[in-house]
Amino acid sequence: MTPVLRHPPPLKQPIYQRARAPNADELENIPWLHTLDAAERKVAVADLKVVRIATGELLCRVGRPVTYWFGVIEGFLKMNNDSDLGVPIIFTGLPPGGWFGEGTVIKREVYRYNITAVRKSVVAGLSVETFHWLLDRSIPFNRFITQQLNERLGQFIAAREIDRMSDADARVARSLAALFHPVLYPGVGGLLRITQQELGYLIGLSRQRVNEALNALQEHGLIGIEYGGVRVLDLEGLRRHVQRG
DNA sequence: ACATTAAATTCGA
DNA sequence: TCGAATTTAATGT
Repeated sequence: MTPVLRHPPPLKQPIYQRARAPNADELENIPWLHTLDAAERKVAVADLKVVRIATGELLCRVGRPVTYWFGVIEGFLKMNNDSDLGVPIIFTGLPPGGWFGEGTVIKREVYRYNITAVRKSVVAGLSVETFHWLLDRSIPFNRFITQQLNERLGQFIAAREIDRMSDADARVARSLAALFHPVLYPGVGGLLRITQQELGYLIGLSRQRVNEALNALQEHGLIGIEYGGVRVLDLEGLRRHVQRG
């Protein structure tokens, strides 16, 4: 039976044409902004652009020149680098508060990842010029970036470990812990808005198996399952959760 | 795969 | 603009 294809997505206005200035609420959700002094913040705010991204829409593609440093304000994005080889090599979720691409922005290279919205999201962008301007003068900003890079390194190492684990419950637990990482993703705060379907996609398990694993983790009192999301009750416990009882 | 339930959207005043 | 009705999405098994 030939699969029924969904309608092709309507031709979208390019993302940069849909960008607008951020509102106060959105600025609230940009963690590094609060570390800047008044003058720097003014420059940053003037440069920041915000755009709504529909589910499945591509924010940036491998190989395109870098124009912005991006951060998630709302929603959920995924990052992968599977453009030319069939298998995704790294596959990370980006919850609100997560900023990414600093590595490539610093080197003024081309993007090395595809970033797509797992559901409709609001994304902020800071231009490369302003990024470097801040990098050249603000120590708190540099501190944020350094921390970001360091944490990302830890994420990559953790991702390799998770990939090697055979126990599905443990994989789900560790992946949740990674998504909740408070330093890298300060915006999540207790409740992770992600469906079990999305988690399955992210972790590489069926939705059914994710559901089982989540229920097991709930039994252990590590998380609470909610409609359309997961509440993390014991982040340390999740991180340490290695095998089923 | 299917049944159940929550949320989002539509519609009529 | 309110809320009931309908549709869509998420969950649990």
